[in-house]
This record gives sequence, C-alpha cells and structure tokens, in this order.
Amino acid sequence: MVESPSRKPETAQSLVRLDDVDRRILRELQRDAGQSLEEIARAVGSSKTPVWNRIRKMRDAGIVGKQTVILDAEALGFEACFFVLVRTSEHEAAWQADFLEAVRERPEVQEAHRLAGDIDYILKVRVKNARAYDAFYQALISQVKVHNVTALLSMEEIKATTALPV
Amino acid sequence: MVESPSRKPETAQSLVRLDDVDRRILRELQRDAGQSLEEIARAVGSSKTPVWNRIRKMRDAGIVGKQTVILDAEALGFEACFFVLVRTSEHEAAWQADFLEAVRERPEVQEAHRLAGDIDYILKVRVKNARAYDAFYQALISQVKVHNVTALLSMEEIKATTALPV
DNA sequence: GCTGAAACCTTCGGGAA
DNA sequence: TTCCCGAAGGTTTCAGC
Repeated sequence: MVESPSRKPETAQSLVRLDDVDRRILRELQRDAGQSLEEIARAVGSSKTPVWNRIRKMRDAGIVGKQTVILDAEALGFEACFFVLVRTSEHEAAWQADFLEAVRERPEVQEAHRLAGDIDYILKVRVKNARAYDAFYQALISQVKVHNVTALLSMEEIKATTALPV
Repeated sequence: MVESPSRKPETAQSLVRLDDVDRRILRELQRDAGQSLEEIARAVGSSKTPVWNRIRKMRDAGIVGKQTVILDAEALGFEACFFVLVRTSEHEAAWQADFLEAVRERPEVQEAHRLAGDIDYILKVRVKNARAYDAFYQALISQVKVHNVTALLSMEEIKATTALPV
C-alpha cells in the first residue's frame, strides 16, 4: 500500500465529495490495506496514478487515517473482555477531565464513549483474565470517583470489524 | 509494510513464544503498519532480515492478522453510534444461529458479544443518524425475536483503539 | 481528469561473515 | 544469527493526452 509520509490531516471536516470510485477504494483499503496500488487499481477498475491521487486526497482530508494491523487477542493471552457501564454523580469539567485522562492512559481500555441517558460512560476493556480486570477496576475507582459501575463480561466475540459500510 | 501473500493462519492457538523483540515489533505494527521494514528494524533495534522473519512467523501463527486502514467515521457521515443491549427469552441453538447470522450480515454492526449475566448480547452499531438506527432496529426485531432491547446513545467517542497492550 | 513510462525505493531471499 | 547485495517488484512523479 501507499506509504504514509507524515502528512498532517488538515481540516478533517472534509468538504471532499466522494464519488463511487473513491468509495470502492475505501472498501478495498478496509478489506486489506496491504495490497499493492496495482491490485487496488484493478479491483476498482482504474489505474495506479488516479487511485494514488485519490488516496492521497482522502488522506490529506483526514478521511483515511492510520494503517494498522489486527492482532489475535486470544493468541496473545487477552482472554477476557468486559463492557463497563459507569455512572457518576459528578458532572463538573474537572471531574470529566480526570476521567478522560484516566481512560486515555490505561492501555486496557480499547474504547470509551460518553453517553446520553442515565449511564454516563461505557468502556470496552480487554485484559488477560478476571484478576487483571479487578486490578484495572481498583485502579480506576481509586483515581476517579464514580457512583456506580456495572461490568458485562463477554463470553464470546461474535463479530468484530473496524470497517464502515461506505 | 511487508505484504500478506495469502498465507493461511494455521493453528491460531499459537505455541509460539514471543520475546521482547517480537513484542516491540507488534507495538510498531499496531502504531503504524505502513512503515517500511527498515523503519521497524531501527525502532526495535534490529535489522531487516530478522525482523522480516519474525513478522512472517507471527503471521503464520495467526497472531498478526489483516492489515487495515482506520477511516474517520464522522467525516464519512456516520454520526451516530449506539451500544445495544439485547435480552432474549430464547436460548435454543436455532435462535442463536439466526441471531448470529442477522448480526454478521448487517454492516452497521461493528461489534457483537455474547455476554454472561442477565443481558444476553451487546452490539456496537454505527449509523448515519437516529433514523438509520431505527431502520436497523426494526429490521433486527423483525428478523429475530428478542425480549428486550436497550440502546445507549454515544454523545462522544473519548477513546478508540484497536491496539492491544502487548 | 486519465495513461504510460521513468526514477526511485523496498522487499525478499541467497550467500558470506 | 546478522549483514550485504541484487533482482523483482513496489511507489511516486511527470509529461502528454
């Protein structure tokens, strides 16, 4: 795939209009970012230069972000996955900033969302085992004050994709 | 990055022991899979050939999976994200298979886990807007019988990574 | 916009230290 | 093991359509 020579995503709020070919390129990149330009070009029915220019434009617009590799969590010993529902009684900016920092600096938190409704946050936490989850939980509650925490334990990951249906 | 020339991940249940260098390579690959072998080698303090052999071994063992690209969901108009908590009264194999298929074939479902406890499943659903979520919801409940569905609406994604803390 | 081709890098594998 | 080299094949640019 095309290299990523430290181009800064500028506006991110792209005014770039995507056509059908752009979307097909995005589908190919999501499916396998390790393909050669030539393979992508063939798959989308174009040739290397135009595909290269389109990818560059979408990268500059911030639509195409970083290239990564999906690792097998189980094979690496991350055998437990929890969804953690957090309720807080604090709603000040300072508390929010603390919570945000706590979540961002803990590598076991793979996702975190602030929610509407009576549950304030949801976290997705991947750890080696239940003991490691407890260590995470203890660290979190000692760092920020939370009102109520519910952990949902995953028994089986039945689907996992980062792909958007573009 | 190193190409992925259709090598089948064999056992997946790797008996491959990873050392420190392997783990550093995985960290680099997760950070940016678009780097050249040479950059990775420099980052982990080795040289190209051994790094290439280690990546190949980890790919063959199924530890390193597919290479993909992270797209900016907002820039592409996916402005709503829901976590959907599903309870069912059915627990037969046939129902499970139906639910699994429904979830796997719907591209708006990015993640799905079967849970322990009184909530049976959690889904992460990314859609363009609330109306699109409703369309998804209607389609789902008409396809499989569910007892209770609660949707948690994300207001803000405060963290998102696919990286494991290897 | 697209194409084709030239210039330049990288990868991947062999052979030698 | 690691290093070095070279062929093969990739990416990026550019002139011409």
